[in-house]
Amino acid sequence: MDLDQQADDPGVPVAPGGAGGRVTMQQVAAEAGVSVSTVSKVLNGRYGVSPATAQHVTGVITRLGYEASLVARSLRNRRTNVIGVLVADFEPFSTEVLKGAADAIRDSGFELVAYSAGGRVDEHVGWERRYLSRVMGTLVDGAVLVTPTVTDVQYDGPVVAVDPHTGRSSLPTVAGDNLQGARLGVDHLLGLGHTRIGMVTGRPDLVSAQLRERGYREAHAAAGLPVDESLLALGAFEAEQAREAAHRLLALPDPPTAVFGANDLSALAVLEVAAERGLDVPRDLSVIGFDNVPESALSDPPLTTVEQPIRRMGRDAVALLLALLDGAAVADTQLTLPTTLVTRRSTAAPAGPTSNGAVS
Amino acid sequence: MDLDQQADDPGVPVAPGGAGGRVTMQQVAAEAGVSVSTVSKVLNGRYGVSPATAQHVTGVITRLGYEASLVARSLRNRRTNVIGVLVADFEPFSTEVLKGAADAIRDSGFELVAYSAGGRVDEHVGWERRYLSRVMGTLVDGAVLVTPTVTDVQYDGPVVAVDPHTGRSSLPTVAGDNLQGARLGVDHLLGLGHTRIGMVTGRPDLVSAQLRERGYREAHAAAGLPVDESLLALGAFEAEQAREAAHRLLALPDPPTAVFGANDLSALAVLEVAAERGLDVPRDLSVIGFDNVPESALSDPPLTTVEQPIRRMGRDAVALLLALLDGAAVADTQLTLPTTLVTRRSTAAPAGPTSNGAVS
DNA sequence: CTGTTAGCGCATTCAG
DNA sequence: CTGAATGCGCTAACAG
Repeated sequence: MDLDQQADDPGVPVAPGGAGGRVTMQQVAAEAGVSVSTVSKVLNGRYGVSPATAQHVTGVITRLGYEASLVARSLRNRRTNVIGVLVADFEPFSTEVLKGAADAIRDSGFELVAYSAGGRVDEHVGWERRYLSRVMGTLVDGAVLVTPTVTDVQYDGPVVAVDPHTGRSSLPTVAGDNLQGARLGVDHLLGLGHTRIGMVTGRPDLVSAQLRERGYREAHAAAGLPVDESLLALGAFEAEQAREAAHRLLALPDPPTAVFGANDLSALAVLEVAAERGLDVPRDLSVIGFDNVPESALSDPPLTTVEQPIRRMGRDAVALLLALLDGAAVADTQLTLPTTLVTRRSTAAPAGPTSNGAVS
Repeated sequence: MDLDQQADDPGVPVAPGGAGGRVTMQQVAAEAGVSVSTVSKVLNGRYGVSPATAQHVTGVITRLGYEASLVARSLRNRRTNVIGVLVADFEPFSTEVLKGAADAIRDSGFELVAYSAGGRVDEHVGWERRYLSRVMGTLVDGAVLVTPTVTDVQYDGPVVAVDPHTGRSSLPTVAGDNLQGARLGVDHLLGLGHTRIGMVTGRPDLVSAQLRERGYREAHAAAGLPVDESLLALGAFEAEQAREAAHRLLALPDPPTAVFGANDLSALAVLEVAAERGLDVPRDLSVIGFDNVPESALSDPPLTTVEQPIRRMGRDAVALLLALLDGAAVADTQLTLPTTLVTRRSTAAPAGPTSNGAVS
């Protein structure tokens, strides 16, 4: 029930009958019999307050459980001591970054705010710029952008991008080595003896996806193997599209014996589709992903994947941001973190003679 | 959907002279040659603006890439359309809740802000109340408290607690069934034939921990087995203490053949310690946890554990909160979600001659 | 239709 | 040492 539908009386504080609720500095001041500015001074430890009143006010503050509104304070101050992590949605990747950010923020004196408009991103491309405008300058001192798709945003404040999907970012950036990672993954498959390796590709407009596909091609070239273009299917980093792509690949007259998913989401979709089609992984089909999101270990079988040090990426991004806030000249840093292969149970050597009829 | 790289993209702002930074409404007004209130009206679609100026102002807004400051708007308005998730730290549990919250918030028109002071919580008990004061009323319309340790916080605003660690909360609450879950876990061990089952207990002041211990005891009682008090060691939901507890347990003259960790963190610690002591899990020792955080599948061997539907807890909490905001009379809802056993590879029948060949 | 005025809660001058 | 005034960016009354 919303009781305070009445107009706020500027002079009279909200009736304290209801216990709790948002206590304002006004109320503290009134209760303590001093002015708001005095309360403010006490709160911020400014000089110019007698020990007696200071102690009295402190007492009232704790008694009322008063805490300054982050918002009001942010609006007034230039510095807020809050760092923002801006994400399109809270999913496995971004939350992993968040954990890393939390690692880096600990004992830094900063607080962390993660902000998301609730996944309604596809509607508005350029969420990153809008989010930045909303929170930068007020609320947060600096921000980490997680997987932004538009990085030509020239923002003058301290902003760091993590795993930006587009290239030529003018922002300081922390990313995994996509090219090297894809090579690692496909080389693993090649090394196992696979020669017909399919790929569920990512969003064609994203540089990260392009690099992973390039790694796939380079690995083939290095092995002296031609790339069969019919073995590439668009998954677009998207569950449903990845599933369709997997179906297309596995329905081929001469289907691949292994599939490289452009990310774990895609690879997990391949795993599902393989199960639906009665294929045993890894006996009939090897599957490998990219990211090593925690969820990838939960699949059946657990997914072999290329790990990006996501958590560390978050940690490094915040560290970079803190340096930036500290005035360090690291504005054009482009960190590329190495990727590694995590071998679990979704990959194995191809069964039987190379192109022998598979069970369908 | 994101193929709109068409010709003139009104979404791309042109940075004004001073490089794009925080653009204020003042600047938009000046640039458009109108007053701030007119800009405000246009922005909020209020009536009373001629189509001509409205369009002009809209043009300037998009050209400058202006977006209203969340903070300033929050301060002015009673309603912000933002929901807060307040956490002590971003760790596996809270981030899982966050994913669930994001699920529930999608297409609700609300935005999500997750707030953490950076894990420096142990210093100040009662972070939940302080966080609430900081953000409620301004910045967020309602809040979800994740694993609060103090719930006697009588807050008059819409607040929902997830997995509160203390009992009798006056807040609407969503939690897993700790007692039933513990029974499930220990019964599993009992069923396997274990008779000396150790427990690394949680923080004694937390009801969730107390319930899990009670479940342990009840399971023993139901099986007609006495509880050996020397087999209980305090882990306090804390990595280092859990490790020490594990060492103590495993160094016993007659060590347990299985250990129940009060949460996954504790169980994972037991796994580590067992490895250090040269014990093979599950041959020499069975280990079971509680929570089923994603990380529990990554251990070696993957951890058998009692799952709480964490993500769903986040989803339900936000749904509850939205109902509350909508004026629904659900203020005293106490949701208890069922727990389930997730059998992975850290548990097996005891090796010894004790109760060989026990079939259940 | 438009601009002016008055705060939201707080921190900081600057008078008293 | 203290309190009244000012304004952060914005919205909602009310004048013009």
